[in-house]
Amino acid sequence: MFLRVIPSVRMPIGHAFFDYRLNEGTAHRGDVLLVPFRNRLIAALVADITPTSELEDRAIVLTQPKKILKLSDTVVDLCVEGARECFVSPPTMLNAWLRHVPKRLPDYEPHAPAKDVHWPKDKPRFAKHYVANRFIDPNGIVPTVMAEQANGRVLVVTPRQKRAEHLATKLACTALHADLADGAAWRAWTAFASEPHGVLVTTRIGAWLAAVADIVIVDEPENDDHKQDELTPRYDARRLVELAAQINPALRTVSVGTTPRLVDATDAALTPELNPILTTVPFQRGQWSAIESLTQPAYDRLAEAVLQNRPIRILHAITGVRGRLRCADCGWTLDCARCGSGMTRFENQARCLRCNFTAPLPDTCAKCGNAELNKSAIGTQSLSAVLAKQFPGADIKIFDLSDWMSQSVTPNAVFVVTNVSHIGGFAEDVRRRERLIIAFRQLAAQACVAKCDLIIQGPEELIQEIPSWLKPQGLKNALSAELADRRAFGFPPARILVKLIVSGDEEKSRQTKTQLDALTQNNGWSVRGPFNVEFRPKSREQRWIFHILPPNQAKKDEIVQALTPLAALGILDLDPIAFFS
DNA sequence: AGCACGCCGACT
DNA sequence: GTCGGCGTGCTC
Repeated sequence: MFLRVIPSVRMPIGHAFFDYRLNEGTAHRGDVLLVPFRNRLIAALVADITPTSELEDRAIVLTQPKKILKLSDTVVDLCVEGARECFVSPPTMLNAWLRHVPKRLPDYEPHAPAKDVHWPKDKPRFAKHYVANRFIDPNGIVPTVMAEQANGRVLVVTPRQKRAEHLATKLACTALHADLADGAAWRAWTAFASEPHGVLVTTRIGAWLAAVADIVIVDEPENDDHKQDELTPRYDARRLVELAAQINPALRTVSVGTTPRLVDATDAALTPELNPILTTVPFQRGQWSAIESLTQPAYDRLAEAVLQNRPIRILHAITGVRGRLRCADCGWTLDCARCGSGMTRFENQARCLRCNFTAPLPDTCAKCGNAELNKSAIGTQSLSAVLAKQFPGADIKIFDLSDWMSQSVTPNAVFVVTNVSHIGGFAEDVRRRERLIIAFRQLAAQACVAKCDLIIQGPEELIQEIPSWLKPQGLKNALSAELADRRAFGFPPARILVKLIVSGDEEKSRQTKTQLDALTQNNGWSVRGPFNVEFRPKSREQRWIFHILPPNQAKKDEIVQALTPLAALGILDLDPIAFFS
């Protein structure tokens, strides 16, 4: 008999299964074996067992192949289906999942028993919990895991490494993420797959383990973090979980979030009202204090907090000493020699925050020779120094956006946001508003839990609107308006949009355009682009983005089928989260 | 003869 | 996608 396997190896799309003749020994669908492939032994997932093979003459004979894992049918199906939607070959998908198989395997025999789990009848198969605190609210992750442990294997999928570590500590279980050493990672997930009960917290790299789990809890990040952008296969962790649930009808999923996705704008009615202690301060003439970037009302609250010995936290989205190096006289700015974007001033150097290139600080303006290059917004470093001088000994910390991502809010702090319009990030695309809403709600949710005073500064129009985002109806209005906007401009999630990334020069982009036009003529499909990807390091090849728009009524399946031949042109992304870069 | 390089096709 | 085989052409 023959084993039809998916080898764990990177391979172009179009290849899927390889046949081996099983001479001696047994194997089952879902087993992972070591098989000879080229001149090496590699892991391979048994996808089928057949009496005959079309490639009989080429099939290598296996005698008692070494079995290293016993996984489930669902793993096989998820691998094939996931690969299809990501426009990669199943071997490439499997290789991304298994990563490196350790040379010395653990001495226990990993075994994912086929279980006939019937989920509790009093619980829905797909639950969504909207909560202020995604960890500890009664419907949050920790209580949900505690309640579900008895029902089988519980997989928690969470966006960031730090979060995974933190959650794993709280739950007294293991965290799986990319920084775990190969051996440790292998032990972590095989141990999870081997026991009928247990909890594993994972970042997106372990999302495929939904195929061996009984309950998956998705920590909804409410931004793009479940999706990687640079690597292939570029899969969305949430989509893998969804697929696994389609394939395995015994799988239950629980999503825990604070803000609904745009497509679920009506769910806003189910969100809890967030009631932080909130003071809003619009930017107005004559309102500024002696400290750059702080209004007088905010400054007064800080001074008061210092007297009360309260911790002070400031979210200021501009990194470094100054946001830019800009000449006070002529407006010249120092631009990155490698990628062309403006450079940020740090203590002893200038650094490009886009490509991380550094340069020495210039003494004078390259254009007019003036020595004052400080005509731009103050950065966290100098703001920090100014405040330390003003309030010596006070507990003051300043965060930029990336600091804030990895911090939890200090209890009882007075928390100031210097400009709320910056907290969603600086990406200039259609997602700006959505990201701002999400970021503001996260901050408000954290402030509720930590009993902080929030002081939010910003442009007047925005300042008037933001409190409404904390209430179900206001949030629903904001998300619905955002969705309507996307509909008007033909952007996701209102419309399916597929991204194609092509590397090469302008000539290559023109050729690709011609090919795409030929394929999309008169059949309801359309193409936008090419859009040049700006700010690439000079050492790297140019990239071009195409937007491919299927007809409105097209089904996902038809779309995948129609696009598969295009996979040869570049990297296809079915669910892009960033539309241009 | 020995070796570096690049292209092409197979991988079961 | 990646590796190895093979042809080419240069050097000792």
